Amino acid sequence: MNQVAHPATRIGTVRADAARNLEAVLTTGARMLAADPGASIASIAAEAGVDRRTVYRRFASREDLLAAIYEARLKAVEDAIEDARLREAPVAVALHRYVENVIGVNRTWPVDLSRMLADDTVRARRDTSVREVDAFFERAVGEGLLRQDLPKGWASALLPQLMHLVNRQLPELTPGQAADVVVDTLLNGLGTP
Amino acid sequence: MNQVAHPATRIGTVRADAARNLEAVLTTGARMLAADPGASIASIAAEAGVDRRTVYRRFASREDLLAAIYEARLKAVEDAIEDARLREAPVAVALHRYVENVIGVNRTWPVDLSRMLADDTVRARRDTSVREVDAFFERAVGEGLLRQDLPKGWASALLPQLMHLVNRQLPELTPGQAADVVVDTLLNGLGTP
DNA sequence: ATTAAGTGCTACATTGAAGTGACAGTTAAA
DNA sequence: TTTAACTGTCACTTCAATGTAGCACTTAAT
Repeated sequence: MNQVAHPATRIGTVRADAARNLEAVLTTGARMLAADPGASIASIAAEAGVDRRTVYRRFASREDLLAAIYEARLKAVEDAIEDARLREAPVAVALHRYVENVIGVNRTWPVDLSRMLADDTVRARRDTSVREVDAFFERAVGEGLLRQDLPKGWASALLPQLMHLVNRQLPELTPGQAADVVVDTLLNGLGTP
Repeated sequence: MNQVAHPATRIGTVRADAARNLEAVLTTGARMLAADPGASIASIAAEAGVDRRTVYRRFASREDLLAAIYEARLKAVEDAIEDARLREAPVAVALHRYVENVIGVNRTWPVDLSRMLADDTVRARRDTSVREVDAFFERAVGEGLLRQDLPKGWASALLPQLMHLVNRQLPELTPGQAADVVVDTLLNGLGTP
């Protein structure tokens, strides 16, 4: 793992593409930080096939790299919400589409936002997304899709866990199939009818 | 937070009880490490009202402290399983009792075991508990409590998440009430019947 | 061919946490 | 009262990770 790179190895991979390197650092960083929040810049850089120094050329500090990763996830979630049309589409349709979208987001950006809530801008954007989903759940209750005798916040707390769990437990499923499992579990549970 | 302790402050709290200090370090450590796996020994000691040096007198290293905490959780889970009589009691009864017990365990020892699976002894004990619960789920399917068209490992992966979630989301519930919510969600989901 | 952008590599300073040692003071038990 | 068990405090050492500097090299664009 910490083996010294052969001098000739780098030739050919150098400057493959600056943009590709940037993306590799971000996605690899997201994956490694999700597995171990204390992962070092050096280990992330190595895993991304990039020198540690290169990371510091793009990001002023570790904090900056984390911010960029969280930003990427935040944006992806916002896109997922918008695409699902949570306010207009039929609740059953919107739910499935939202779940499928976020499952995809979780595969590329599995990082946990909760550790980044110190930043006010991040918190505000995150709260906006949360409110959007909460409003959708209210509509789902109103239209009879969800029970109304649920503890406050229970549904909106459970769903993210299910979406995270399905990626960890059933990674071989397509996002669509994974969404089937999540929605079925959310609505019907695992008990016999 | 890092304020210098007043000389007179320690008088009266010193040597209240060695055993109490030990327990405080363990439970406080469990709580803080669950919130932030990178929490320093110094911060844990401070939160537990104990000097950093005292921690090192009980535990040879940080690794040792973690091992003690994981050991405590492991033991508590094993007790929870035994108390629930997963092999003999009626499935519905055993499930509820197991859930209620583990919810209690999670409140005192919320640490995530998955980061400690390097140790072979820990892994073996943990696997034994997991197998016990898996066997129970098979029995539950056989007796018609759970559906049989579920993805492999889905139920046994979902239940721990639910038990963890209910503690984070509904901490004001008693363990019994929390177990009601978890079991109901597991079996029936959140959709209208 | 020349220039600009980007990268790898070696080396260095800084910082925070881990871990140890030694000493003084307190409390409970003898 | 004396002793043994703990604890707090100050003072280190060690180490890993962060963050910087400078140089040589490669590639794409002009």
